[in-house]
Amino acid sequence: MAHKKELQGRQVPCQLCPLRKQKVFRPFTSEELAFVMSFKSGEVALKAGEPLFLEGNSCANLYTVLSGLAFRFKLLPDGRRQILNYCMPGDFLGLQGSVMLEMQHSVEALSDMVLCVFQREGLWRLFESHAGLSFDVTWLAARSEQLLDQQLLSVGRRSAIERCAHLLLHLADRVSEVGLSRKRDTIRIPITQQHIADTLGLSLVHTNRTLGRLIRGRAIRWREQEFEILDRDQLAELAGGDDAIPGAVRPLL
Amino acid sequence: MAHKKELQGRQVPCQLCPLRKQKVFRPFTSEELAFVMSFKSGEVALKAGEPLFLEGNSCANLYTVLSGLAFRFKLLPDGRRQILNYCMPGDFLGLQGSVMLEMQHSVEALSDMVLCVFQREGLWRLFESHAGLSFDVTWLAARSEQLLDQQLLSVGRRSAIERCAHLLLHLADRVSEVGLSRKRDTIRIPITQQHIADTLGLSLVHTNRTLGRLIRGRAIRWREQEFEILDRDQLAELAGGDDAIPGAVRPLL
DNA sequence: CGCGACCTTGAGTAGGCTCAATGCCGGTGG
DNA sequence: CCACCGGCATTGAGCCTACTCAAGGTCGCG
Repeated sequence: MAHKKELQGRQVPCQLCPLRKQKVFRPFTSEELAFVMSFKSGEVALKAGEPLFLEGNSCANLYTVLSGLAFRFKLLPDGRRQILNYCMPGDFLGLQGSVMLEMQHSVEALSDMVLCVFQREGLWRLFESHAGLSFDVTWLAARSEQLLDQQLLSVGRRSAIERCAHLLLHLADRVSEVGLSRKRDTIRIPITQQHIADTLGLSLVHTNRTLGRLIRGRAIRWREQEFEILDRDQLAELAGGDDAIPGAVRPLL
Repeated sequence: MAHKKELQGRQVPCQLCPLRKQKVFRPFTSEELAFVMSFKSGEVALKAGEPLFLEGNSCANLYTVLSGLAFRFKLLPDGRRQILNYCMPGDFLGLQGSVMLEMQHSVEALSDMVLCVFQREGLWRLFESHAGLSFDVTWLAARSEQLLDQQLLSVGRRSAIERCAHLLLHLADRVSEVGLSRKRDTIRIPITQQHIADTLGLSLVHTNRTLGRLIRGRAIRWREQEFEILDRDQLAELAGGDDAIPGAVRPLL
């Protein structure tokens, strides 16, 4: 792939992976770490805007996000786009492709990013030899299903302003979970209003006006491609409760 | 639970499970069957309209649908409802509850139904002793994520008539996969227009009018709580292509 | 016979869409 | 150094899809 820069070999030994220091990730035994090491086949670097994989392709790899952001989306034949979710450091990608015949969605980098690469065959070895890690993989799948459930509820049943409030809270929570913002509510992610619109099933113009309402209501601040949450309570009120899932200690492959 | 009728012991030995005869389900080895037998702790019968579990509760059980239909949904505090998906024979339910702290969604029977019950602890035994079955569980989770992706695309980016067309096709395909309809396109499921509306993020009235358009266009027929697909091509055209996922041979726990 | 569940239809409204134009900023090439 | 261009945010105007409120019809059941 011309656009993907393959970095040679293992760059970061898993034991030293900076992500593992974060308290959201459950500690691994050294035996588990050794296996993950052997499972990992290298790293990839991606520039903002580049695709990691595309709908319809088969994808032999699995990935863990080391740094940077991406989003997962689907397109309709005429080009309408629905963003399904955002991928943050620690997220495990490509399970669908390794388990099914072909990818049913695409993933594109939102910022420059680095990912760990695993071979599909390794996944089978993982299941054969490490019950705990297998369980972790399933756990991650179940969790991402929960997030999709929430998103579907939002898009199906919330009004525009409720959707915006809910999404912004959700993003702020996820970002701060993995330590990407020093203050919990100052979010610095390279997201455009078009992304928000495509996430929420709204038009760009209407998204802009709706964010405008939140800005004028002093609930958030928006300055080119990043935002800040000023009034968390107001947003939670609008969103109809804060549905962040607690007990968020999770595995990191 | 007053409303749930617990049937004693194992009613149907897994080897004789009528579902296994269907060609959509991958054949199990007798060793696997024996394990599933030992994993299964009994059956439950549910009457139409009864809940299987509710959001916020913890749920120690896993279920496989033996017969009947159900749907999975979430509610907003003010009562707005979003249906997330439909559960059909062979579907595996409750993974989220077994793997996370508590249920983030509810499930309600659409018709009378019978389900196999498994204990949450058994799942751990399964992962420890049967790599193949563990992989199957993950496979099922990945597949239901794909279905959610499709649904989210629909609700977020399709117009009312496109959503209806897509959903009806999808339901018809799933139902005929598990042999619930003799002709592929005559669907007999006890679904109301309110369910359709809540699945698609539309109001009841608008759903009714939209279905009316499809009926007048001779694409479908609707007679109280069941429907028939008359013109599959027209629906596929409206839906923007048939996105049924091929290679649908799947495991059955 | 009355009631409840579901489907249908009408009328008026509004939330969200499209089209279109403008402003801002950063990068790039002449 | 400046002109131009592309990406993003913003705003106005008009329209239409989908919503709400409301009423009526059918059917099955106690």
